[in-house]
Amino acid sequence: MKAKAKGKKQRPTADKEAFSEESATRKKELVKCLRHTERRSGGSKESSRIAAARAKHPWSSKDRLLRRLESNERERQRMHKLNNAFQALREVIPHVRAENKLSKIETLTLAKNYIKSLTSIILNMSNGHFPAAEGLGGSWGPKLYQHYQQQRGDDDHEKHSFSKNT
DNA sequence: TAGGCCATCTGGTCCT
DNA sequence: AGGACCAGATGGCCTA
Repeated sequence: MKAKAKGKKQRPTADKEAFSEESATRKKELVKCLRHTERRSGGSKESSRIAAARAKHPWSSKDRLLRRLESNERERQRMHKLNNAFQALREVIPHVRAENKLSKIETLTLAKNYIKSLTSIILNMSNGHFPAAEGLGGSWGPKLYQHYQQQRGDDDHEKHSFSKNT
């Protein structure tokens, strides 16, 4: 695998500092995506599908465009949140290449292995009795689940306070 | 230059 | 009805 140096595609994001520049860039993006749409709707099968979609939502082209842009923005935000979650995961799983960013697939694979390792360590320490590993039954299960939920709650709180601060 | 990884756009589907 | 989620397509950047 390779390390991703900086300078990746710097697409406009929800970054507030670059807001004025952003709208100009957005227009370029729009032109680009309209071309993209034209390309996509080139095939007859594709155009009939799009025609059906438009019949379902009979908005004016201006309205449609506006909704599309809003939808794109939401999708971008959603993907940013997903990427933040990946970053948070990278930070908690131990790995050797500290200076190089792990790819998403590497992150997921390492996380899975890490969880398995921790589980087996706990199993060893508890003489093979780890009810939670067999489901949420037994005495450990509810406690672990409670702890996990607590962690989730903390994460949510952090996330919200973060979005407020930014 | 090929291939991997990624961000973004887009339309469909599901959920609230 | 509208937003969230998803998967496919596309194109840019980077490394071997």
